[in-house]
Amino acid sequence: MPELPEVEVVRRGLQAHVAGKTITAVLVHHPRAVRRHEAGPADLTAQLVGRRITATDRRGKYLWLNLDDGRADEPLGRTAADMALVIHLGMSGQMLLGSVPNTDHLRIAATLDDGTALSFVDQRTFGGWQLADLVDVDGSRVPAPVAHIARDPLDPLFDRDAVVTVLRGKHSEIKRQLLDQTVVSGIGNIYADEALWRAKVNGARIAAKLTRRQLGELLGAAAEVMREALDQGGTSFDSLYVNVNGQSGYFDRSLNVYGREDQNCPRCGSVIRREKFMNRSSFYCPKCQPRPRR
DNA sequence: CCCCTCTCCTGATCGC
DNA sequence: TGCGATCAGGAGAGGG
Repeated sequence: MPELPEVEVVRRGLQAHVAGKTITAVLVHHPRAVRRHEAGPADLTAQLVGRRITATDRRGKYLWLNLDDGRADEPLGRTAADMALVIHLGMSGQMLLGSVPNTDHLRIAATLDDGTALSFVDQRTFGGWQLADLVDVDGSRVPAPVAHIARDPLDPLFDRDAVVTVLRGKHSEIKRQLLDQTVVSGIGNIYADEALWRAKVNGARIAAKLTRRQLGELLGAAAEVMREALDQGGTSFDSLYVNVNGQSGYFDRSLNVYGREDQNCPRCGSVIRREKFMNRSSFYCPKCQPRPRR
């Protein structure tokens, strides 16, 4: 379940191993993995081959590789990176370096000019690659498909007070808003529950009915839990989420409520509950995070 | 515009 | 042993 910390771990791995290299071959094994590239698999392949990866970037759960035209006589980074390969991992996507032993879920295979193999593996095929133009949005250059995605809490330009103001106007449950990537990005079901627990807020409460202070603390908790997860290499419950070398993170050992139904709250000892919410599970402490009156 | 529900997908697991 | 139901959930389409 890659959320911001897991995607950032992957981005760092790609930055270290593929930046500066040129794409020499791309093979699309499953068309669904490139369905968001409207011009189709052949166009994606034709446009990628020969391009050089100048840098890696990320916003929320979106990851992208900036590309130039691959002209070797121009210094890296000097040519305008006018296009980007946008990568979304969806539920189960993996960006792996090297050959892939089990090819069952290999969706896209790329080769770089130093012989490095770059594989996109995705069991549930919610993720995918697409090539896009870069656009200027609010002082940052992002791929067009990412233009509507809000800044994430680890973005140096993240404006917590501005997001609090947005949330104060939302007559909707706060957890729903934490998961809305156009309000604040990078937060998925796991970190939403963890942030709500840290801030002692029940996810069913109406966002507009929380105080500015509560909302500010909640966003602070989200940033804190994701930064801690990043420091531990991300969260993983199974082998689906891995870094570019196929290894899992350790943050699942540090989760306080997510997945801990019927266990004790680490803070007050109450029994953690699980409820259906938005066709998903929500975990919370009934004492630390009392439900709102209906 | 705002808010919310549904849908896409595959593999693990459970009950019968 | 098999088989259908359920669960996991990011994000966008579409409905009210």
